[in-house]
Amino acid sequence: MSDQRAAAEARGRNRDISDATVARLPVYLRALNALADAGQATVSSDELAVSAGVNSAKLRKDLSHLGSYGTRGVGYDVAVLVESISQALGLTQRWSVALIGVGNLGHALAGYGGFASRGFRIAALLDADPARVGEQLHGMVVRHIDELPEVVAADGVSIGVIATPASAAQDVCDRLVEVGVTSILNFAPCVLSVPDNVDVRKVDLSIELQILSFHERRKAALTGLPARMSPGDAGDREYGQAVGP
Amino acid sequence: MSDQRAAAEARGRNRDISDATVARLPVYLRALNALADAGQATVSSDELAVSAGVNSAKLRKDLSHLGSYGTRGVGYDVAVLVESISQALGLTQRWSVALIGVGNLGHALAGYGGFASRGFRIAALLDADPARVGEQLHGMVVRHIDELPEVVAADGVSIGVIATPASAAQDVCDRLVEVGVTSILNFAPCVLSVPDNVDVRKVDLSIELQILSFHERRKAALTGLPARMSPGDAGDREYGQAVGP
DNA sequence: TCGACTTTGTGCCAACGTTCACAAGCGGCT
DNA sequence: AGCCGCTTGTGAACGTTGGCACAAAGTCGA
Repeated sequence: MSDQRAAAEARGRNRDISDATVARLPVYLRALNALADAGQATVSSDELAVSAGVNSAKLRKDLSHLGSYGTRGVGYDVAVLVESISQALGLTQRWSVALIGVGNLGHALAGYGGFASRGFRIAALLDADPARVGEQLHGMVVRHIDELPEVVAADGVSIGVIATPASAAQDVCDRLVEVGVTSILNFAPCVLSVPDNVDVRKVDLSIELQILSFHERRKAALTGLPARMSPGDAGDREYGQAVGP
Repeated sequence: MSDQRAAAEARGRNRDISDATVARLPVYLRALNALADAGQATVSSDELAVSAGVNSAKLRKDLSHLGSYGTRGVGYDVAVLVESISQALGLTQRWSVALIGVGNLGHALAGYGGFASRGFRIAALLDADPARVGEQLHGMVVRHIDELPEVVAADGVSIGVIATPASAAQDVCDRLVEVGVTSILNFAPCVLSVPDNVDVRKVDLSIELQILSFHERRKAALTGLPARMSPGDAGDREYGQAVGP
């Protein structure tokens, strides 16, 4: 059997892993790496489940989808499991990422160490603002968004990170799709429309806070008197929202 | 009926709104604000659903939980709906937020305009590093984490944002819980353990990329030849992960 | 070798979320 | 006033996810 066939078959197994499971695998992986660093060779589903903050039956079911088997009566081999999850997530190869928008958030993302350590390489920083082009940032030079096709072709970029204002996000997204990028991580507070073959994941800071606000309000209601809310506060402020970050 | 009774009743209605619905309400709200800015007075569930990127039946069911009724044959009044969702999410009051950790990401969050525009006020910036304390940042002075109790008491902080390295996150989290903060937004790549009455939401940038990586890999498998992956790449890199951002 | 103990893998079911499809209700037109 | 077309609100079907509980399968000690 050729390497290529073997690789294709291993990938084929991934097709029946549910989204919910996929979202948890990186959490397991992080916990496993911590265990490996601590020198632990094997781990039970119960122990790992506690580290990852999930139910142990769910954990076992998730892992069973990988085809990576544990040993009954013993548990899972930490190294084998790390390898297995990394394989499933595609972390055994390096991915090149293009980051578009080097404003406030873009700066922070460019310097975020958690990317490189997991096999994601920021191949380019891009921005539409000519004043920003040429700027040096974490050892990289900011290039103009118009150079996107060359950048993507040269570095084999398949993931784009959008950290622009919402007003520019759809245009940037279209350009990314145009040049063949099929995975997009969107930090702009807006809905992106893309073809079916393109995956978009959204990270929206203000939505997270609004969700917390909902629960906070609910808790205040339960304890009787609304905490930290003066009665006149309700209903007398305007609801205007800026469209960009 | 007193104002307080009315408020309590309105809040009481929130208890049977599912998490999935709550997570979508901010998206609807954003779309509605855009419509309001464009001068549109009413909107149909179909139109709003397209703007928000969801199924229209789901949208209607979500809105029905609010008790805010549309008009059959016409649609929803944009202003009424904005008011209704804002009320449900607790956005009619201002929330004070404490941001802990003014590193790379903390800087970006401190300057993020999307918070203030939705009623979230950053009441304080805190850090454990004495070298950072005193630093001026977006018009605020960074204070030491030990001042947390005073800050929370003085400003009525009920939401904490953790933007520290993972190694410090649990300790910071414990301190927040200690002084009565009951909602936490965690950017550190780790699992936090908190009492039942505390809500935690997690934003993990590298997990998002790993999920994209999974799907990217799957797509590459479907198209036959794995794109942008040299055969020798698989399996010959180490899986070490830095624990902090 | 055998039995006791531990832990995995999974069948089953309940809870939850999504989508379809349509009756009920409302405005506008004649 | 009465009819027509449009849109909401929701009952019911469907698919997905989560969790219990237990048989299967392994280790370890005697």
